[in-house]
Parts: sequence; C-alpha cells; structure tokens
Amino acid sequence: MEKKGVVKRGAWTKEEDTLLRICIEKFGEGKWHKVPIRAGLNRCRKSCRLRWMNYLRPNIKRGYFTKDEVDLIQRLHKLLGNRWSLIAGRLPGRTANDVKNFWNTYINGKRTPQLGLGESSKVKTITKTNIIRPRPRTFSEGLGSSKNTTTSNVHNRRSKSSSSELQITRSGSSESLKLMSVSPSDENPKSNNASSCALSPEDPKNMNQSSPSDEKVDECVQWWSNLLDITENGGGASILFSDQDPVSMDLMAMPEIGDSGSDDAIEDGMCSSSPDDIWELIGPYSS
DNA sequence: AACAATTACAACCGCCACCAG
DNA sequence: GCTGGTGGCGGTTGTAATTGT
Repeated sequence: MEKKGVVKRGAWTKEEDTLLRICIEKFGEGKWHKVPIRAGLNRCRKSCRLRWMNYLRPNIKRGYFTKDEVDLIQRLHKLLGNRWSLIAGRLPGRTANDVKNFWNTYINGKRTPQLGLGESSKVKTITKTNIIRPRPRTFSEGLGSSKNTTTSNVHNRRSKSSSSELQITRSGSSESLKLMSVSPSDENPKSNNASSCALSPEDPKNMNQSSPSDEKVDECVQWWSNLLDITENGGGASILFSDQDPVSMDLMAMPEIGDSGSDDAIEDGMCSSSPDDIWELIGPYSS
C-alpha cells in the first residue's frame, strides 16, 4: 500500500513524463516499485505504471475509435464481459483504460460514438479487401513459463491474459474459432508492446508452421477480418480450446458453449458450437 | 460574456493473484 | 501453510475542455 500524503498525486507534468520515459527506456518495463526511485519521481509505483501503460508507452493509439474497433469491442464485450484488458489486448494500440472509458461513455451511456474516418483519425481502417485467409494453428507447447510472461498460471487470474489470441478460421463449410498466442498489435510489428504479448507471430518458435517472410501479413488484420467475416456470414463453427489460455478457460466456463459441447469434447480441447451459438456469442453488429 | 451542463479521459482506489521467503 | 511485496485489473472519481443557454 502506498503512503498516502507523501507521494505526489494528480495530473502528470511534462517533466515527470520525461523522467518516467527515460527511466523505462533505460531500465525497461517492470520492477515498478523501483521506478519512482530510479526516475526520481515522487509518485507511487502504481501511478508510474499507469502513466506508462496508458499514456507514455510507444504505439498507443489515440483518437476516435473506428467502426471496426467499436464493432469488435461490442462483440468481445459480449464474449468476455468487462474484462477490458482482454478486450484491449485485441485492439492494437488501445489500452484497457481507453476501452473502458469508451464503453462507459458511449455504450453504457448510449451515446453515439465518434468514429474515426480516413486520414484525419490517424487510425487504420480495415476493409474487406484486407482479408487474408488465416491458416489454422493450434495453441500448444512453447508457452512462456517465467513469472513475467503472460501465459502460465493464469487460469483464474484476471490479468496476464492478453497474450492469448482468438482466431476464426474457415475450412470449407466449417469454421473454427481458435484461441492462440499471438499478438494482434501489428500496427507496428517492431513495437515493444511486450506487455500484451508473450508470444509473437513474428517469432517462428511460436508458430506450429513456418511462414514465409512475404506472408508476414498483419495478423491483426487477419484476425479482425475473420472475426468480422464470421459474424457477418455465420455458418457452422467449432471452437478449439486450450487449457492454458485464460480466455479459453473463460469460454469453457461459459454455459453457452459448455452446454453445446460435451464434456469429452472440452477435455479434448475442442467442442462444437452451432452457428446460432457462435452468433449468440459474438453477435451481429447492429449500428 | 458569464454561467451551467455535459463530455472525455486521466488518474486514483481497492482488490485479487502470484511469488518468494 | 502463512505472510509481505508486487503486478495488474476493473470500478470509480476528478477535472479540464467543450458545448449550450
């Protein structure tokens, strides 16, 4: 617990931002209890972390949410509830605080969101022409095991789960919705958005199949596009689960899915879900 | 111009889970 | 197994900026 009345509170100054940024660049993220001392800031660890995570971190996307982002937020919220970090982990450049604020302002508040349009919004708009059919992958071995990775021991942990990825693939007439460990934050593939991903699609170790360099397409775009695709088109689907992925566990715990699949199927890491189930889970977008 | 109401979002707070000792 | 330290989360509040009257 921080010592109230000792540390500075309130809005951050530019000087404080600079000190914090320099500190993080020098020592890296983490060890937040040491950050105030290292940076020479009279702030508590939580305040430093929050400032970095929500404001100073590179590749933070600001400005209006695009329609696609709003769409995805609505779907993921339906799927995950108020688990903003999970939702934000699937929105490149957006923070949990951003998503939470947006939701509370526009969705709960029933206001009309201001959507980013074109260049002025500085937000990439994903169109159907960007769709690249993803290859199925499995969520299996190779998950991080250290304390600070985002994959282990996360069954019931609310946090540390943004590394998991939900991917919908289609094969013939059937579709599968996979949970995998990739980073959706590919607006800038070189970004050090490490807090949201322990595994990266750029890392061959993390992929069960090789990927030619010219096929290093934007995984985020793939995922987005296919999520939009499935929700627009419906169709039969199966859901693959991983017992190491928190979202998988959450989904397995959801009666909508659990009821539609047998226990054996769940134990096998896969259960079938009817088109209506998927539609119910992800939901059609209604603007 | 002045004031009130509303909006947007940064920041704080309390809580929980994990880990090391 | 217990405890303290830590990281991280969601809920809530505070407040500057904007809009309306």
